[in-house]
This record gives sequence, C-alpha cells and structure tokens, in this order.
Amino acid sequence: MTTAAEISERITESVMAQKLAPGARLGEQQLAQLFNCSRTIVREALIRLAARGIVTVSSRRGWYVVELTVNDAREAFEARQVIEMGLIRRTQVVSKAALKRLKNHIARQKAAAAGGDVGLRSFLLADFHVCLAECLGNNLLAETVRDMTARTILIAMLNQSAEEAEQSCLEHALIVEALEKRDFILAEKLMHEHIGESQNRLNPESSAYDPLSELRSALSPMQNPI
Amino acid sequence: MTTAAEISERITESVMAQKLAPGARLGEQQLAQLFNCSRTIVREALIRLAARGIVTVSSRRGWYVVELTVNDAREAFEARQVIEMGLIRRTQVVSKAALKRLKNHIARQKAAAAGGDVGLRSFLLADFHVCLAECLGNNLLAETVRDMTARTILIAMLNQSAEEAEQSCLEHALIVEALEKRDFILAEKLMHEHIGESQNRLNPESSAYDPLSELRSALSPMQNPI
DNA sequence: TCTATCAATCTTGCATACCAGAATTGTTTA
DNA sequence: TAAACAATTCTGGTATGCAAGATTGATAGA
Repeated sequence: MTTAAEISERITESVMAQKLAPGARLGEQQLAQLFNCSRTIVREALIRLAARGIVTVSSRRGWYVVELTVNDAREAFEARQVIEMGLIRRTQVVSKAALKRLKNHIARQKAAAAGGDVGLRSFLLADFHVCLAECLGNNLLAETVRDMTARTILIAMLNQSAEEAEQSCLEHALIVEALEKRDFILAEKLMHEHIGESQNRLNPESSAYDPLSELRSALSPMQNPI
Repeated sequence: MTTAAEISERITESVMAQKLAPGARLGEQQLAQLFNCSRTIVREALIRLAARGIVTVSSRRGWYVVELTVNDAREAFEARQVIEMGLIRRTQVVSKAALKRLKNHIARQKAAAAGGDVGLRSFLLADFHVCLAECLGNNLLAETVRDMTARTILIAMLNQSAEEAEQSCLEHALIVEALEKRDFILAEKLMHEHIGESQNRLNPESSAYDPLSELRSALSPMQNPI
C-alpha cells in the first residue's frame, strides 16, 4: 500500500537516477501491482507527473516517460540556465548553515562517484541543483529546478561516463567555493559553464528517437561468443 | 460534458481574471454539476492544478484556491523576477512576428483597460507575461511563468485599481518598445521595476494569512448606514 | 442557560466494475 | 505469397458506490 505522492516521488527519483529511460513504459496495472494499490492511486501519481512534464500519456495506449524533442531539450537547458544563474545573481549572502549543507551534499556526491552505485551518483549530481536552489532561499524555484533537471537528464541520459560525473562533482565544489567567498559573479559564471557543458555533451543523433534502440542493443552480437 | 484539461484551464483563467479569490471553495460535486461531468474528471483537473500550485486540498474537507503565506509570495515574486529578467537577458533578437504579436497583445490590454471588464483586464495584464516568455522562445518557461503569475495574483488580488492597471499596461508597452530597439539592458531593468512595483504594492497585513479576512470585510460596518 | 455529547449530513478518498479504443495476431482470400 | 480482414487481448477512460473523516446542528444534562 503506497500513496500517490510516494509513487510520483519514486518515479521522479528513478528518472534522476537514470533508472528510467525516456520512452519507458509505465503501465497503470503494473505500477498498481508493484506498489500494491489500486489503479486510481497510480493514476493520480501519473497525472501529477504529467503536469510536471515528466511523463506523458498516449490515449488508450499507455503512460511513458517523456521523450524530448531537440527543441524541448534546448528549452529545458535554457530554463535551468535562467533560473539557476538568476538565483545566484540575486544572492547577497549564503548562510553558514546553507554552506554546510551544500558541502555535505558534495561530500556525498564524491562518495557516490567513488562507489559503484551509478544510480545514486546520477541522482545526487542532479539533486545538488535542487539543494542549491533551496539553499538560496527559494523552494518554489527549487521544485521547478527539480522538474527541469529531470528533463535534461532524460535527454542527456546515454552520455554520462564516470569521468564526466567526477568532473561535474568538481564543478559543483567550485561553485560552492565561490559562493562561500561571496564571489557571486564567479559562481554565476561557473554555473553557466557547468550547465552549458552538459548541454554541449549532447550527441545530436543520440537525442533522435530510435524506436528500435532497445531491441538493437539487446540483439547486438556478443563480443565473446561461447 | 467537459474534459479535465478544459476545467483546469477555466479555473486558471478565472484566477488570473481575479474571479476566484484565494481560499475560494472548489467542491468536486459542484464543479461536476457545473461542467456536466463526473467527479472523476473534476478530480483529475484539481490534481493537475494542485501540482501547479494553484489549488490545495484539505483532507476530506475540500479543495480550495491556494492562500499564500508571506514567504510563498516572496518566492513567487522572486521566481518571476529571475525567470522573466533572465529570459530578456539572454535574448539577442526578437523576431518581427513576435514583436507584432506583443504589440497586438498590448492593444488588447489597452482596450480592456478602457472597457469595463475588470476580469478581462486582469487576465490580459497577467497573460502578457506568458505571451512575452513565449515570444522570447521558451514555452517551457512560459508555462512556469503562467503558474507563478497566477500565484502572485492570488496574493496581490485585493489591491489592483483601475489606475494601477493602466500604469501596468503602460509599463508593458515600454518593455516591448525597449525590446524592439534591441535595448535588452533597458528591457530587463524595466521588467525588474515592473514586477518589483506590483510586489511593493502589497499591503503587508493583507498578505498575512487571516482566516477571518472574508468575514471581517463582509461584516465591516457600512459607511453610509440607512 | 450553558456545555458537552451525539447524530445527521456533507465532503473527499479509494477501489472496483465496466466501457471503448488500439494493437496485435491469426486467418482467410485473392 | 502477400495483403486484407477479423477476432482477441491489452490498455487506459470514466462512472459509481461505499467508506471514513470533518463539520454542523440538535439534544440532554448540569
């Protein structure tokens, strides 16, 4: 037995952890079984996620994790730039407590980068941006950042290596460092570059929709046949 | 017979038109009757609006148009500043078509300001900001702006006079003018002031939550008793 | 007369049953 | 052999019924 809020949270987290790929099917019946509740509850969760731009429904076909067009992706990255840079720009002081929280978050990111849990690593790297927005004093924008970040993950999905993750983590640390020094100009610039880089990593063709991709990889010839 | 999308749109528009005050009751049954559909559909619409921060539900008591706390209001105004100023800041050129659309929108605002329809006037003044975001090329942020603008209206609600409306309309025109001249620095500054002013108009005590406010104003003594 | 308890009523919460459309698969026919 | 068609199955869409909490009004006792 699970609530709609829990289900939608779980799905959002899974997207942020790259455990749910764009186009992944989210059957009402299956989710109801998985979470041991009725379709009504699942439906409520999915409707909420649809309003947040995380999933879409195709009439009488099913619910799916969104697949962004190239333009959608551009807008999502732009939105993040605008919001996250803007928040930093207006900042005049970051409280001790907030800095502590941010540093702690980065420590967890580092640990995850070192450890083997790719899902946790991906989630934390994304969650940092939400955490930052909260620390800059705007929970409303923090929620918005969560949704937009999830969207950018859904397009950047297939292109994140371990090295890139470590690099991201490093950049996060630099941003917090700049905030601590109250060099908000620098912090904003670093954030600009940080988000820009992940956008630039996008492989144009990887974002194109390939209905056969799943089958393709599943049926690809093995490298070491018996 | 109405769809959930239509119902949620109608409610959003009514909020933007100041036809639905903060704290207004939205009974499922009543809406179902009004829109000639089942509670299921109404519920879907309300769940969507809740995800967008326009309404809230109090368990087994009912659905209500949100009543923002002082901090909520601050965040909503800050969010609008960040997003709308940020969008202008990144703009390098505004297409002819977009400028035309904006000017046309302002013409409608003027007409509404001259005419007597307070609802339409209020809606258009708010909708301008959504329109601007679309014209600046980001539909994702435009949707976000819509929600945040609705929220700021819900707090600013009781304080908008006809003169202020005309003033707003004028400021909108100045912003578009600056955009046309490609003076984006000025446009951003104007937007900053424009949003800041509507925030400053807030009467601190009117924004504090007062469960008796409705009763209080309804039962206030008349100035000209018979 | 005031207060406390109880009952009636109203409202949402949730599960379920049924319906309709879409997709797929198997069959038939040219 | 291939194309068209038909039936089945799977999916979400919607309405409804009942349960449970909250509120309000009534009643009885102090």
